[in-house]
Amino acid sequence: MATKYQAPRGTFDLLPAAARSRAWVEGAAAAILSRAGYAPIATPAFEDTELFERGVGRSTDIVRKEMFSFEDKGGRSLTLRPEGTAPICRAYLEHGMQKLPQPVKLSYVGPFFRHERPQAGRYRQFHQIGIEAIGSDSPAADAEAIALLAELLAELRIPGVELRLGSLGSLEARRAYLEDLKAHLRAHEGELSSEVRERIEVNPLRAFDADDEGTRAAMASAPKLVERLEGEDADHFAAVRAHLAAAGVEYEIDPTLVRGLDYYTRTIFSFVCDRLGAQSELGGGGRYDGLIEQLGGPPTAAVGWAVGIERILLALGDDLGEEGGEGPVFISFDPDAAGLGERAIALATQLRRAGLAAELDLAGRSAKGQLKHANRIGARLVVLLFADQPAQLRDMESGEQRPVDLDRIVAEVAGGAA
RNA sequence: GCGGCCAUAGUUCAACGGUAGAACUUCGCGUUGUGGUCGCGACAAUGAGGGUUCGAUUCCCUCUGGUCGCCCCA
Repeated sequence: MATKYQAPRGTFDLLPAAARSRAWVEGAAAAILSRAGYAPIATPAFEDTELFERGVGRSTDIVRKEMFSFEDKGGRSLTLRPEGTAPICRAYLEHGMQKLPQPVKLSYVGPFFRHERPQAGRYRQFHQIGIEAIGSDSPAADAEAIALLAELLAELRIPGVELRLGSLGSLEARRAYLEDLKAHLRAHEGELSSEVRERIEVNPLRAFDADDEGTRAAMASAPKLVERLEGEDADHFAAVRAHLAAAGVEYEIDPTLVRGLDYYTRTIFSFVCDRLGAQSELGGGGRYDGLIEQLGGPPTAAVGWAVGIERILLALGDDLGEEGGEGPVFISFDPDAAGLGERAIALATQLRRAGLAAELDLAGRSAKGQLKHANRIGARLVVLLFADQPAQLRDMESGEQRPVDLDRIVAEVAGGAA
């Protein structure tokens, strides 16, 4: 703690044990997503600030107060990406992906940045796994995306997960609804909490999330979007639900579900978990049929989601699927004998080329210290090199030891026992 | 961004306002190239800066960081 430098607020070092858990989560995701045809994509860690202002929405908390923005030497305003969808849509347009067979199915994993007050499960640099299916308005695309996230969370055996589903309708329907909702809020202004009152114009949907009694009472009689869906929006939502049922995904309709980003239309969903402390969402997403157009592209329907890796790990707690793996072969040598250190590294290299885990002393330890170290790192076998005697192969579990022919070392060691 | 709680070796914990201790880890030793158990030894800390006091790990303030709740969301 006496160190002068610390990882910046809200960031953390990924130490080996945690890195292993993370690799396991990412590996599970990669397998599931690639089987469904989602190909990996990576975009820069920062983008034009305007991409997020236009894409995410100026009225959102993310854009209003959570972005890490800075100016480069040319005077351009850049921002560390707070989310992944707008950048991928930008890449979709920039690389003319509308000429590819649609929908273009992409997956990503990487760091994102939001200037928030850190808490368990909430960081300033956090990591997400996500997918986007761009170029289809089919309800099957919504259902597939949701089913894949459900599949991932199930595969990781995360306890206490629930899926909340809702629909915002089309942009037009939503706009009309928002006017009605604002009217309702204004009519009940006296009962609302000050925060909600202040946000009537900015983000009236937020009022559904409020905790205070006055607001809740006022919201009980408020018009609800899912109940007003009509025409194609209603048909689309019904079809998504039918597809989800067919895929065996369980969910609960949440008429008050809202999302913090402005680009969502129609289907929205959220996977929540009761093990996240002050946080509740593991991951979520929805359809964003207007975003690409908003960014200057042709009208393009799309759907996607993101899930927080730290949230997954938090929900999993200590119940991680740890794997032991086989211990390495350790090459020990008499540190006082000339040339043995070189032979040891040559031997280790040879074993590694043969695909075997092999280590040797890098700390100038005594012969005794080397054995001790071999034991500590869980070595399964130790090769002992001497200046004037044949090499020995020691089985660390049984303690048995016998001379070994170094010309046949790979075969001897690959066999397992000494 | 708002409120509460917290901050001592690498880690987990001690110490009435009066000499900062321990356990685990790491490194070394227990002689004659050989691990685990055991014994001995060494390294190693009051997050930073102010204030009160003869004296502050302990009380007060600011900052930094963590954490819980709010907010927000992944």
